[in-house]
Amino acid sequence: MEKNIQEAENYCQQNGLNLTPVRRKVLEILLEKNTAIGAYEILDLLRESGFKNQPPVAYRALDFLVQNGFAHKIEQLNSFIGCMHPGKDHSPAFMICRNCDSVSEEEALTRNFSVSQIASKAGFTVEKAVIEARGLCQSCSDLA
Amino acid sequence: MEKNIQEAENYCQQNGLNLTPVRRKVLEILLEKNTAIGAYEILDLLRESGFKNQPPVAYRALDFLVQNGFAHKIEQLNSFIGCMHPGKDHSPAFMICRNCDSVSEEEALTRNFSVSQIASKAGFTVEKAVIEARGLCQSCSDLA
DNA sequence: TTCCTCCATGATATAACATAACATTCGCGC
DNA sequence: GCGCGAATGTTATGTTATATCATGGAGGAA
Repeated sequence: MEKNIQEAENYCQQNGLNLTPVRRKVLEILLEKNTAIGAYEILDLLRESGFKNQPPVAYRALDFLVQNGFAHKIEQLNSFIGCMHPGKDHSPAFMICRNCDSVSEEEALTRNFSVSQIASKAGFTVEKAVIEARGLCQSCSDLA
Repeated sequence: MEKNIQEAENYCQQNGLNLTPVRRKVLEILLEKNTAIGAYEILDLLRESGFKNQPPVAYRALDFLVQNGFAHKIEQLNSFIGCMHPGKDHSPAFMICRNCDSVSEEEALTRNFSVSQIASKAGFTVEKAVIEARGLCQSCSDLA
């Protein structure tokens, strides 16, 4: 975990990114809990550590972390989780347990995988899958 | 579209479900727009048609529709879209265009598919994919 | 140095999304 | 008629997220 922070710091140095105190603290928070947590819970923890606690503080830090691959947003929970392999180009698939709220990040290879395959590899029983891609549709691509 | 409403009505009859006026109206709204719309926009449209317009009105109808496969929630947009093949057991994948906001529902077969395959079939260029499964993790299954 | 610019943060306010909780109505079987 | 359950009405509030403008601080150019 301390190791992850170190890696993040190195990665930022090498890429001209600024891992400021708030951003670093939010990353620590995310990695300590290893489950998904909401922005306002993060805000509380920030306050406990002496940071300012207005919503934008948390959201800005989270934006930075998500943007740069240090965290992911779990859309179904409106919450955030630290990334297990930052920097690397990857397409994550999350397994969210409805019973214990644990969230595990699996790698969804780009080609020929299925959610159920990923899940069964992780011993996870899927009840509902959300698959949403963002990008450009045919006609908007044509216009470009 | 009128056809879809008919089908919904039949399906409800056969399955002991109650497609009440509000629920029906919300389904109509969803099918007319064929893009994702938010609960509060639906609420406005309901008011225009003489329905009550407190939030619970829309959310309850949406719950019913989602629950019974007549609509889906698009998590990334906090909005809702009518389902193109209600009743049938299916696992949808949504392609959301960042330019024109169109949302298309594709079928994600349960086995051996990939988001990029589905996307390219639909002429869609994926920039970011969200894959989230809800269910039971290994240890919670073991306890059961 | 002085000034400018860029980036990050501080601070206030409000928007957007969603649900809790309790009251009321209505159809249906007894 | 009475009780019950399902749906709706109503009020209030909780939760998540962003817009906007002000402030501060590091680094470069004149």
